[in-house]
Amino acid sequence: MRLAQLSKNQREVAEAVRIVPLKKRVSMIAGADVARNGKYLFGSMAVLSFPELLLLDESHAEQREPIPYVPGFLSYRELPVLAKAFSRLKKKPDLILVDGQGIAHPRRLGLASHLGVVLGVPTIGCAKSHLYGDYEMPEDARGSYTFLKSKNNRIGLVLRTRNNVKPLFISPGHLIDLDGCLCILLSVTPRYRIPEPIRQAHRMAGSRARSA
DNA sequence: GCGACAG
DNA sequence: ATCTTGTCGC
Repeated sequence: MRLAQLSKNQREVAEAVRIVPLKKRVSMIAGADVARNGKYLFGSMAVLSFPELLLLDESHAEQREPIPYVPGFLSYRELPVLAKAFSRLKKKPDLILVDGQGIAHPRRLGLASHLGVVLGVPTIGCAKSHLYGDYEMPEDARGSYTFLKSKNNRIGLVLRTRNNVKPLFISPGHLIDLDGCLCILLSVTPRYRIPEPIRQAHRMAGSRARSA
């Protein structure tokens, strides 16, 4: 599979991405993450109540890695195992927090956006580092943020979730907008740098990958 | 040609 | 992503 072909596919799928205000009231938020062990990928989803953040459900899946990691094409590697994990959830979340970018992507189709379109569920991309877009570093205090921009458009946020700790790169995935992301993020990040739903999914995927 | 480059 | 103990700071 050539990257030029995948790029074309990304541009097509990206046309289905909808950046609009959240519709439903949110009562369940899932975190999604993938861990690796050799040639296998382990995907986990943790569903937490909102705003209480208590674990309500979890699901897991594993599969051989489709393609190696290539910056800009992460979804073709991690989306399959996450979609499989999602199908195994008993409780379907109102929103999914994904470890990666949303529309803050060269072709507006980061993992969170791609997963959102495929599942038809609202998603937010929560990346630990920068991939795409221009920005200024936000102040050091938790809650401080600046905008991620592309051609004079605001495509995401660079948000400090803890004092004096590297900021997160947040961008809408699908069926949500910037205000929605901002409204949700700090509430799901009460103690650590990483949003609680993603932290839990990260630990689940990691432990399963290690014991395989 | 050079630098940047989610996980 | 992953390899990994102690250590600095609130």
